[in-house]
Amino acid sequence: MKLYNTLSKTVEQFTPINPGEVRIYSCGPTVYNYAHIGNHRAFLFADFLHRAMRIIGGYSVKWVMNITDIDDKTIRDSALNSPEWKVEFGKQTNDPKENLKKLTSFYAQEFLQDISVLGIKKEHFFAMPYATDYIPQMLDLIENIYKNGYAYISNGSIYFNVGLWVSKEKYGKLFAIDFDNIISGSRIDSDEYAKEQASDFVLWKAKKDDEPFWDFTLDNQYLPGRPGWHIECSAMGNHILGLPFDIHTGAVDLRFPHHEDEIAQSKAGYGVDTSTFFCYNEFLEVEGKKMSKSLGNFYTLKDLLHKGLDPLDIRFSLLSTHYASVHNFTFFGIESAKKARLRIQEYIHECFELSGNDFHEIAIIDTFESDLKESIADDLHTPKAIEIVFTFMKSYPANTLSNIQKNNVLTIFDMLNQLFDVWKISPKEKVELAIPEYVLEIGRQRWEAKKNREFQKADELRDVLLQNGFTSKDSKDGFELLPL
RNA sequence: GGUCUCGUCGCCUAGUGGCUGGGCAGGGCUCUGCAAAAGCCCCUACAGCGGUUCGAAUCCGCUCGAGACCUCCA
Repeated sequence: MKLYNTLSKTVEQFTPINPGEVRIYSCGPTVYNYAHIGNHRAFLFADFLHRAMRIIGGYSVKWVMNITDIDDKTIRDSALNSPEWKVEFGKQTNDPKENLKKLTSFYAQEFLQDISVLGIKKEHFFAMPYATDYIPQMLDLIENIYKNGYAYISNGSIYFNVGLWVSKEKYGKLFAIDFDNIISGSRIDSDEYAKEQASDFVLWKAKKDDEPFWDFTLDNQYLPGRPGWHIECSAMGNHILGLPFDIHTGAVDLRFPHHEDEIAQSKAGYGVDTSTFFCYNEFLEVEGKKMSKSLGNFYTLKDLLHKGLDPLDIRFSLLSTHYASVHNFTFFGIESAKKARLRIQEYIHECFELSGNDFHEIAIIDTFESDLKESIADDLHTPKAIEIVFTFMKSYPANTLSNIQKNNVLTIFDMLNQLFDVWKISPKEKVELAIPEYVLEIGRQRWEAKKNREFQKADELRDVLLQNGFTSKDSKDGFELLPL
C-alpha cells in the first residue's frame, strides 16, 4: 500500500509499526447537530481507507473514531433556554452536564444511524470513544505537559506554551505556519480560532457560569473546567491505540491547528509522536459552490434521503472522486453514479448466469484483478479502479466468458465490493411483484391485440397500463410488466 | 487586500513528457408496428499566449478565469 503522507508531503510506501496490524485513528464528529454530507465524506474516506488496509493490504485493522461530546458548541447549544434545544432531546434540567448529555447523545445516535445507512459498519470499529468518558486520561496528559514545563496556568485555564515549544521542537509539521504572525503570549481560549495563527492554545478551560465542568487540581490549584478540543484526541488515541499509531485521518481543515496541536501535546506530555501517517480528505462542494446555509445547498444525509436519493448512490458518487480532490456534489452527478453503479450490478448478475462459453484466456482475469488491486494500493485511486472495471466489462461482456471465468470474475467483484460495498454479489432476484390480476389481464389483452396486429388497440391498452403504474417490456416471445 | 489550490470533450472524473482514459448526457444503428429495454457504434478535449523539448494536457513564464482559506464549518 502506498499513501500520501502529509508529514512528508509525498506518497510513501506504507509499513505498519506492528507487523501485520494497522492502527487508524479518525477524528469523528462533534455531536452538536446533524452531520452534513461534507462531514460524511470524511467518514467515508476513513471507512474506505480501513477497508483497503484489510482487503488490499491484508492487515488486521484497529480503527478508532472518536465522538466529541464536549466543546464550545455542544455547551452553547445545550445551555439552558438555548434556541437550539429540541423537544427530542428531552426536558432541560438545571444540571448543565445532564443537558449536555441529552443533546450529544441524541446527535450521536443520529450520527451512528447516518453512517450505518452509508455503509459504514459498526463491527468494523475497534472503538468509538466519547470524549467525556476519557476526562481522567486527559487530565493525566495535561499534568504531564505541565510537569514538563510546556503548560502554564492563567485565570483558571491551562495553556500550552507554543513559543517555548517552537524553540525545542518543530511546530508546523503538517501546515506551513507563518511564525512572523506569532504574537508572543497571545492565547486562544476558544475551540475556534484563526487557522494560520500560532498561538498558545488552551488545554483546559476554566469553568464559566452554568457550564458543565469537571474537578481538577493541578499544582495545588483547584481548576474546575473542561478539556480543550485538541487534548481529547491525544488522550483517547494514546489510551485506546497507544502512541504512535499508524494513520491519523480527518478532513483537510484539521491539519491546523487541531492535529498540529495534537502532535505538540502528545510529544510534550507523553514524549512520543502521534502517528506515522497523517491523511486528509479534501472538502466537498455542492453544484460547484461551497456548502453553506445561506446558499441553500447545505445538506444533511436526511435531506438527501428525503429527496429520494439512494444512499448507495451517494456512497458510490463520493468514492468516484479521489479523496484528496475536491468533490463536486451534484444531483446530476448522483444520477450519473446511479447509472454507472447499476451497469456494474447488471454485469455481476449476468456473471451468475451460466453460458458454457470458453473463449478468453484466464490471464485477462488475473490482469483485471492485479490492475484493480494496484489502483487501490496506489493511494486509494478509486476513480482509476472504476475505470478499470468499465474497461474490463466493455472488453469482456459477461456472455463471452466461460463459467470458470465468470466465477473468477465474481470473486474479484466480491473483493471489490468489500471496499465499495454498493453492489449485491448474488444472482438477480426474481422479483415476483404483486401485480394485480386485472393489470395482468390488461397486459395479456394488449399482447393478444399486438399479435393480431391491432396496434391501435394495443397502444390504448398500453396507456391503461401506464395509468395503473406499469409499463410493458416486449420481446419476441412475450412481455414483461414492470412498475414505473 | 493577504495566503493557497485549480482550470481536461455539453457535465463529472482519471491522467506529471510520447501510445485518441472512464462514466453520464447527446447522436446513429440493430431489434421493434411504434415504444420501452438491451446491445453495438460515434462524439478525439486538455483556458489563452509565449518558452523548454525531437515531442507537452503533462515542465517553465505571463495573462485570463474559477474556487478555497484568512470568521464557524469535515
